[in-house]
Amino acid sequence: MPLEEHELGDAELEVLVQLWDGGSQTVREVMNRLHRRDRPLAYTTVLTVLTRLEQKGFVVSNRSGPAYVYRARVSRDRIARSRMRNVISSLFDGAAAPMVLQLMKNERYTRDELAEMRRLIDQLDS
Amino acid sequence: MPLEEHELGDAELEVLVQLWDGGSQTVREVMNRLHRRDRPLAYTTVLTVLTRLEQKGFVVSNRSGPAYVYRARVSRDRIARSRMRNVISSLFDGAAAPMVLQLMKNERYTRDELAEMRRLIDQLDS
DNA sequence: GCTGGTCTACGACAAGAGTAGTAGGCCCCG
DNA sequence: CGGGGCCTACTACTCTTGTCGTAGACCAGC
Repeated sequence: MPLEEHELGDAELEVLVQLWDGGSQTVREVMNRLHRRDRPLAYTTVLTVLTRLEQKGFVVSNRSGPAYVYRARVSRDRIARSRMRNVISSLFDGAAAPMVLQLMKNERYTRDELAEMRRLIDQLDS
Repeated sequence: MPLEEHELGDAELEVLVQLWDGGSQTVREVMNRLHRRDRPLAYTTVLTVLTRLEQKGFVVSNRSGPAYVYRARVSRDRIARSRMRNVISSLFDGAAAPMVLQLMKNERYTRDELAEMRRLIDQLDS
């Protein structure tokens, strides 16, 4: 986890996502993934972002062969949770339920997804 | 709605929240509300933030009496939705359901809240 | 009519984040 | 052995955002 209270910028998060999705990678591999996702960034830009992520404690690197390999040090769930909490506290007065409700109303779900939610609710209810 | 694709910073959102919660207000009133919420900001800071919010199209002002009165021009729901979508697309691959599920797992809910969710799900299911 | 308080307009400044160029080291291939 | 690539370290520049200070206009009361 990040030692200090550092924030993640949008570009930083995008890079982090590549590490979650593709596992440990070198700068070049991350860059290639981003290119494939229509996000062309210069090699050095990716390097800079990864360096900053490491300074902030979100990733670690270790030299292996010719280049450093970077690995995420925080889980996607953790970041997701913190982002959601942020929305809850800034826009829903700290109450999670209203956010869930609005989220259910605003977006579309398949029957299966609804069924899964129902199942989870039943489980939480006991 | 914001004409261009402008973003809202944290401080800007906090100010906007005061307008949603307290209705149209002058700079001083917004400042006072923030002070009461343990968020002491200089008068001119609040003024600056409101000015920027107006430039971005999130609020409008009209002179009434000695000072300008500011009014929110976007709804809280709209901003909330956009924030949630942002989390969905950056962290949940664009799928809302997983976010709902994680949100249900991560936070705690009262029986009543769970019941309300169930009701909404039933309604969405038809 | 001067003084004090209030209001807005501007200017400022630091920090953070996005993006990238350059320099210098290392290694492999021809 | 010399050239071309690839890698990292630095430096840099711009924008946005958070936070204020100062200056000048206005008004109300002493």
